[in-house]
Amino acid sequence: MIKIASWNINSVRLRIGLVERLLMEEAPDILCLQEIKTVAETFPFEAFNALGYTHHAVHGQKGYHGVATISRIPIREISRHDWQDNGEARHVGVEVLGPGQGMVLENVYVPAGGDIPDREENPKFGQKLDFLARMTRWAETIDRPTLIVGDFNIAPLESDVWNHKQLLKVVSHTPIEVETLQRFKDAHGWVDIGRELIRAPERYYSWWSYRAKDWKDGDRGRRLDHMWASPELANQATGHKVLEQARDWEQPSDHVPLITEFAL
DNA sequence: ATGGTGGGTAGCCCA
Repeated sequence: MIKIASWNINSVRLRIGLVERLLMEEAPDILCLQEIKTVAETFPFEAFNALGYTHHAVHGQKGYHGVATISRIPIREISRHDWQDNGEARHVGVEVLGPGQGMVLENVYVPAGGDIPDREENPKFGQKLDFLARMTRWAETIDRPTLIVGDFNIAPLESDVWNHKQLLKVVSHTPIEVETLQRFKDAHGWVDIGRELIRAPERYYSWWSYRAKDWKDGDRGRRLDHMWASPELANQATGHKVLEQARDWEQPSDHVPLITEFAL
C-alpha cells in the first residue's frame, strides 16, 4: 500500500507546523506541496527529516509559487517542466523507487489566471490556457503509469462549486477552462481519482476563500485540487479523502489536503 | 455591484 497526499500550503515556512500535524496524523508516504513560496535554500528540510521524510524534490521560487515533493520512501527527481516558459516554479516530477516502484508522480501548480476570463483584457488568463495546452501535449507522450496531483485551479464539474450558475463567469469554472482541462484529460485518459471515489453530484470542495468572515458560512467552496491517474494505476486506488477539517486549523491554508491510497 | 483576506517582500505582486 502507498499513501499519497497533496496540499497547496500557501507558504511552507509559515505553516510548517500544520504540515507536521498532517504528517503525524495521516502519515502519508509521500506529500506533494504547492505554493511553498520559497527556494530550496530556505526550505524547512529539518522538520521533514525529523519525521522520517528524508527524500526531497524541491522546485522553489522566492516569494511566489514553488512546489515540493517530500517522501519517506526513496524517490528520484526526473523533471521540472516550465509550461509557461517564463521561469515560474510550478512543476516537479519524480519516480518512486521504493514500494510503488514504477510509478511516476507529477506535482503541478497551474496558474490561477487572474480575475477576468478574457485573453485580451487579461494576459494571465491566456497564460493559464496556454500552460494547460502545453501540459496536454506533454501528456500525449506519457508511457508509464503516472499520477498527477496538485492545484489545477479549475473546478470542472457543477458539483465542484457551491453555485454553478453564479460561477460560470468566474475564473476557475468558466466553460473555456473546463473544456481546456477536458482536452488535457483526454490526452492521456486520466482518471479523476477524487471523483471515482466521491462521485458527482456529491458535493466536493478543496478550497474556500479567505475573503469570508467564516469559511463555513454558505459553504462557498470549489474543488481546485485534483489527483488524476493513468487508467492502470487508477484501478489500484483503494481510498480517497479530503481533509476538510484542516481548513479549521490555526492560521490555515485556503486549500485542504487530498489523500489517496493505492494497493501497490 | 462591490470588496472582501492572506503571504511575501519591500513598495506592490500574486492568490
